[in-house]
Amino acid sequence: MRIGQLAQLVGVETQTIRFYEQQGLLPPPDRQDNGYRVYTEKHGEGLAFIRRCRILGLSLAEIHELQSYQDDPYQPCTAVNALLDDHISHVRSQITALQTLEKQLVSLRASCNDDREIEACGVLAGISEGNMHQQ
Amino acid sequence: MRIGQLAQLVGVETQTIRFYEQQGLLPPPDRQDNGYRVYTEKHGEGLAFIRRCRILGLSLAEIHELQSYQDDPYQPCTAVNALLDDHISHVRSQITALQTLEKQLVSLRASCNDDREIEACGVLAGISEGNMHQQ
DNA sequence: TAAAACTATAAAGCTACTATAAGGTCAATA
DNA sequence: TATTGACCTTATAGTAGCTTTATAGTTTTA
Repeated sequence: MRIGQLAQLVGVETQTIRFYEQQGLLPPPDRQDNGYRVYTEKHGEGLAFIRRCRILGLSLAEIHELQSYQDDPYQPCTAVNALLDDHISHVRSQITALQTLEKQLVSLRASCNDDREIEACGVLAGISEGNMHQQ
Repeated sequence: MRIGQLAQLVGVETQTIRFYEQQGLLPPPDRQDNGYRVYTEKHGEGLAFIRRCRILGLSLAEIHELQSYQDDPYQPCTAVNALLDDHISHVRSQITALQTLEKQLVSLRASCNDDREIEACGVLAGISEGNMHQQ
């Protein structure tokens, strides 16, 4: 399988595949005589794994960590679970931060309407005065 | 006021101030004979405005837009309100995306415990098999 | 006087790609 | 056969919003 086929199979751009190889997330494949990369099903599985991790919001460094665990199949998987727990708490703190932010934005927005001039704009005044009373 | 004092006043690093100047968000201040930047209170207010916008999650481009409105005080402020409305809906969609993600992560985490070996790890299996059933 | 603390510029690094440039390879067509 | 088009190669730059590093000049302090 050449790079374009693999890309289409997994739904990624070819540059992304080369990028993952360069970052050490995908093993360098064999090459044809003309230098073209030749991929196997294994590569397809590896690439799909990476993409699913990315969809779950894991960083490339975290994916690299998971891969290193996979290379050691008889170790306990506590580290994998810990990595996921960390990621979950990270996502949760992002959510609460954004919810706080949303409240601030909505209250700021409520301080103005469209019938004013810039000079009297409640939104701009609110930002300028800095009454954002955050924690 | 020199750059270090301004930085301490607003709670930013000096490089950040130079960066904002370079990006056209802060007007270039006067210079001493030795080349040192000299700031006024106006600069302090401008910098504080930028920081509050950043805390509200606005991009530098959006801040630039707000500044251009401020330079035109007798225009109606509909554009300001529209910018904020856009930003609010952006934040909201981020929140719902993260909430969906959290559910996926929690259910993935529930598929494993710490008493297994990597080989039997429910988390890794879950990612590999790709049963992430997202829309 | 010499070190510490401050300032200056320019350039690279960070994340996870995406885009662009310049070129080599291959199969099919005119 | 020449050439077109689709594919492949590498290398480099761009994205956002800074942060870090390098190198050097200036001011303050001990």
